[in-house]
Amino acid sequence: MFPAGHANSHPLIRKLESIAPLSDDERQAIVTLPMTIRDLNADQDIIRDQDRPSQCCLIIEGFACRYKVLPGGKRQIFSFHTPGDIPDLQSLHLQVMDHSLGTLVRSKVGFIPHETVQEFIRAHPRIGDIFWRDTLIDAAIFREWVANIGRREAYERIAHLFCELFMRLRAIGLNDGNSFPMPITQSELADATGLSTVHVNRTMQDLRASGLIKTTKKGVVTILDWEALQKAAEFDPTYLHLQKRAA
Amino acid sequence: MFPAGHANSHPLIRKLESIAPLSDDERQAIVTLPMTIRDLNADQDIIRDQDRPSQCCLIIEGFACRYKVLPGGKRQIFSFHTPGDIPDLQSLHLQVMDHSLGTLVRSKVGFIPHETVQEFIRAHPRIGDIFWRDTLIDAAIFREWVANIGRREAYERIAHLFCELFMRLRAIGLNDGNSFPMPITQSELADATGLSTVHVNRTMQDLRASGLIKTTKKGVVTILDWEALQKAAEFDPTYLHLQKRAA
DNA sequence: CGAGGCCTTGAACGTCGTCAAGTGGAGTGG
DNA sequence: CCACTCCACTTGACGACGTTCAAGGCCTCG
Repeated sequence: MFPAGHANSHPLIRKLESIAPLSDDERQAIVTLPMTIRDLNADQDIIRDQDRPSQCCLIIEGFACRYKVLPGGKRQIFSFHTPGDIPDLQSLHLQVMDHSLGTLVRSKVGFIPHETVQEFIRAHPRIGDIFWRDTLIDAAIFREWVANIGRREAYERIAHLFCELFMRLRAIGLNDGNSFPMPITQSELADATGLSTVHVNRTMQDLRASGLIKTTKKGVVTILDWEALQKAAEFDPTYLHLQKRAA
Repeated sequence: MFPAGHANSHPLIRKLESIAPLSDDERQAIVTLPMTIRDLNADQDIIRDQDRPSQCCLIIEGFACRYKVLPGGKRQIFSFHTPGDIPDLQSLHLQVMDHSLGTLVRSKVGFIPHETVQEFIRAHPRIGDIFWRDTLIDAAIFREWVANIGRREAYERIAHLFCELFMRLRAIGLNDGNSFPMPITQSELADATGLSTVHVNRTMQDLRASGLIKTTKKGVVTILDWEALQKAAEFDPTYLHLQKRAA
């Protein structure tokens, strides 16, 4: 889809450096972190609600999301995850999963036993802190989603999600100028924003008609007017707590 | 309002023991943790969006909430906090506040410098892990709120919030049978559930008419039919990750 | 060429928001 | 002790944003 980008950099390094600086030593440790790599198809569950995982998973390539299916059958997506993310880091400290994790597209995923992660943190306490920091940023993103779904209308709500994805993908170098990969169906978008598929469809048409974004067939979104999109979404990136990038 | 309950126990101890066991040693350390205690009136900000706090705050008595006011003037409440909570623990690792924290009623709050907390964690690494665990549970609660606001209707949504508050207050011993203090106005409830005040009002009337709950003037809620309330709310307490209480 | 996703469209309906007004209790001050 | 004010709660009417149901079009892939 997009060039894997800057091939000689480990996705976890790119991710962590987007939220905190790393030393050469720490980068070296990350590269040699042992993991079992697996290729997964689209729409496959990595972990399920109620599981008690004994390992963490690192997204190496692809896209994943956390979600839950409510008793009534409705689905809510909580977050989207990109290369470098460890979406189930929480399982280190919370035994039982309270939601599921699944792929959105064909993805490459690395599995690391909890024990290995614990040792790694003990050996590199600063990275342990960055892991904690990362889960805190996750929480900040959940809060922003609460506000987004609770207090913004469909148009602004979807615009906001686009802003967030763009900023996050750019932070790890997966953008291509103002374009970025977004292999997310409108039905998934609906489950993420608390809307119906039909309404997402109509709202996306509005966004396109306003000249804010453009979408191509293969799940690539281009932002045509970043200023206007941010304004429409009331987007303030503070909550992403991204590292200021060196000029 | 309610008896401070089991007076000889530190609120932080009660809280932490509701999510993980503590050793005598650790309990002792918590009791001697130095902090500056202050009494705050209702509706006072403890920390504000964009602040860069240098201390953490522990709720000792009272109720607080995290919230954000959106540019358009709408408000979203993200969580409610009760005695024993350290709602801004995240500020240890995230410099800038992306939301505010304020009291709901007259409260007693303890302030602890970041440096003191860091030392404390270094001296008692297991408590450091419990702190991390606590912030992960916060995140789980945010996720549940996303699902609640995104995929449940007003009736179930408010019922769910009642279930959550009851379980959490009971876990720290602040319930009185099926009654618990809930000094939250309907307007605050609206900001927490993404509804309008008017609609919260009508929905509460429905909940009362269905015989699920009862409210008394002074902010006390009584659950009349716990089974039915849970069912109406699709409430599953897994996400609170509470410690099983010894029989 | 057929099947299955995904996107799109139209129409009817419903939950919920907005506006506007009114009630009732708690605290204040004369 | 009685206005008076303030705030939380309540009610009614109306309209809007978004859902549901149902159907059709398009592209991809086997």
